[in-house]
Parts: sequence; structure tokens; C-alpha cells
Amino acid sequence: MSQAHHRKKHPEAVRQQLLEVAAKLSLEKGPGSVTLDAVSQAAGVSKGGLLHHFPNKLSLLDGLFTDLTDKLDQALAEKMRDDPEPKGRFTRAYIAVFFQPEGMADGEKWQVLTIALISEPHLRERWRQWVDRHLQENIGTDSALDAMLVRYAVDGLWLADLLGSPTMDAATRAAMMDRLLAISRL
Amino acid sequence: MSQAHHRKKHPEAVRQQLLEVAAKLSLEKGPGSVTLDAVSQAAGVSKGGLLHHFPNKLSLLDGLFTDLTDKLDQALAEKMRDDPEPKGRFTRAYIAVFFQPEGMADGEKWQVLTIALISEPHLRERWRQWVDRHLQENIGTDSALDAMLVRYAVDGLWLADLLGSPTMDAATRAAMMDRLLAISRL
DNA sequence: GACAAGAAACCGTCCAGACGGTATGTTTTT
DNA sequence: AAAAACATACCGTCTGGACGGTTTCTTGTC
Repeated sequence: MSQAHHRKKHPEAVRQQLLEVAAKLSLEKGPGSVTLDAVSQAAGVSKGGLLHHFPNKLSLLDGLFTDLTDKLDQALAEKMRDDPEPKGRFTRAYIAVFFQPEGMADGEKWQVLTIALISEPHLRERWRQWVDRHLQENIGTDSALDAMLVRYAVDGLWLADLLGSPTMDAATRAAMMDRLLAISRL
Repeated sequence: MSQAHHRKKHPEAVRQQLLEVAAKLSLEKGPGSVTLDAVSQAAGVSKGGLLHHFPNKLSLLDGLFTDLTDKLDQALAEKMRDDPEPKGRFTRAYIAVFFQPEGMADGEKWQVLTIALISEPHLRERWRQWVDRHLQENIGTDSALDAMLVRYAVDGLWLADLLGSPTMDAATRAAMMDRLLAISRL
């Protein structure tokens, strides 16, 4: 190790690596283990290297937030593109992204962020804005009470996953998804 | 200060005070500020005093968990008692407790715990058990898919409150509650 | 294409503060 | 007198981050 000095430099790759490692670390060793030391080490970079890309810890989490919301937006847009029915389109995309099997592979990465989201006012504000933006963008098609209700239910499901609550069996899960989709069309 | 030595002793009151202060502190200064020093000081007790009641930090959070779930159980039981219709009774109590105006006064105290719930395996397990217990106790009356859906929606609402997401206006909120109650009766 | 020169990408060390927890004393209650 | 309910002092560790160096890349100039 410590040869990163001499190997070829891929700053963008390293940056991405740091973000992924941060999320991964939180999952495997708990969110408390996401320290600058641990992240940098697990990413094969020195702490100085980490602090070069992200001047402080909040900046690292902020980067992770941007990364994950971007991917989420992308996934949502993709799902919405394939949906012919305007009414409740966003809500259905919201459902689909949550329920897609590999989707959770990304969804799990939100663990650290969720904590940071509660703790850090700055990230709370960014989250507020994210929600608000999608609310505005899909006003008219997804403002119905039932649509909101469905999205809140998805959030609740997501939280239950995060907290490792008694997971329901696959069949119930599928039925739940169908029901949510149905309501989104009412 | 530091006169606690000489004033009358009410250990149970001090214990309660410590729990309340911990929750309150989290709300006002953020969950990160819930340290043994801060809590003990804000409660007018020395750190030694705090550690007498709760041998370590996890124990403090565990106490808070017990305290809040007890109150929650009590509130739920009360609401259920006043509900003549068996079907969805628990789910309606769940809704009512969340939507009651002063109910949130207690609900906000969950902030620190939520973080601890994600981080600490022990508390996650306790939460799992709490959910599971109520699921078992109300099997038959509240196992319907729609009932689950409603409860997940309430959780989502609760999370949104916690994250300070764009709060909906009182009218929408009331309508949402009505809708949830309606679904619980389907 | 060569080459200087500055910028960018890293490394390694050190530190100051915070935090959880221990150990031990003192007062109050029983 | 013994135990419970506190207080005081202290310690070890961890963590975020500052700092100054070293290596690689890029850019402008000829």
C-alpha cells in the first residue's frame, strides 16, 4: 500500500470509490463506522487524499447525497418514460424503483445518509428541496391525495426495510406492490 | 448548581428527567448533541449521577425506548378501547395516535431514538420485537393488506415529519387522516 | 516534440477536542 | 451500619481536520 503516489491517477475514479466505500462501510460495519480514517483506508487512499476530494466530512456525505439522488432521478425518469398513463405516473415510478429487486442494491446505500439526513440541517434542507422539486414537477398528475398516500406508504416500507423490521414474504410484498399501483390509478 | 447533593432526593424523578432531557436535547440541538455530558448537565445532575441511573449510554437510550414505547402502547390501548368496530381497530388507533395534535409532542421525542434504532443492533432488535408483538396481538383484525398499507403510510408520514419535509397544510392533513381511516374499514 | 512551471492529486504526521467510561469520595436515605 | 444517590476528578481513545511535503499531470512556450 501507500503506493498510490506512484500509480496512475484517476481522480474521478477515486472520488467515486470513496463514495461507494462510504456507503458500503455503513452497511457492513454500521453507520457509526463511517469515519474519515475508515473510509479512506477502505478505499485505498490516505486520509489526506480523501480530504483533498472532500474538504470535510459533511462534504463527503453531501457528495454521496448528490450521487444517490442523481441515480434515483435517473431511475425514476426511466420508469416514467415507459408509462403511457399520465395520471399517477410519478407515483408509479416511485413504487417501481422501490420494489425492483436490484433497486434495493442502491437503496441500501441510503443508510448512512438517512442518519445524516436527520442530523445535519444542511442535508435535511437538500432533502426538502428534492421532495419539493419532484412535487412541483409532477403537480397535476401526482398531487391527488391517494397518490401522496401511496408514496408515503412506500416511504414507510422503505423505513421498515432500513430498520430490519419483520420482512413480509415475497407473495405479500408482490400483492402490496399491486395494490399500491392500483391506488395510483384511481 | 452542584447542590443536588443537599437537596431532597427523588431518584425516580431524576431518572425520568434524564430521559426527557435526552429527547428534548436531541430536538433542540440535534441528535449529535446527545452526549452523556450534555444530558447530565442539562438535567442538573453530574455525569456520575447519570451513570448511576444508566450504567452506559446504550442503557440510557434503551431506557428512553422503553419509556416511549410504554407511552405509545398506553395511547394505542386507549384509542382501541373506544373503537367498537373490531376490523382494523389497531390500525385506526395507530392513525389516531399519530395524528393527534399533542400526540406529536411525544412523537418528536423519537428523533434520537430513530438514529439509535438504525445504528444500534440491540435497539433494532427491540424495535423488531415491538412491531412483531403488535402484529401478533392484532392478527385477524389488522392483518389485511390494506391495513398494513395504511400503517406503512403513517410511518412514511411520520418520517416526513422527522425529516422536516414540506409539511402539508392542515386541511390536506385532515383529509389524509380521513382517507386512511376509511381504508382501514374496507 | 521538449521543457519549464504551475496546478492537481495524493501521502504521512500531528494535534486539539470531545466523548464514553472508571474510580473514588461524599451525602442522604433506609 | 449499609446501601442508595449522588459528586468530582481523571483517563484512554477516537475522530475530524490542519499542515507540509512529494509525485504526477497539464498547460503554455518555443
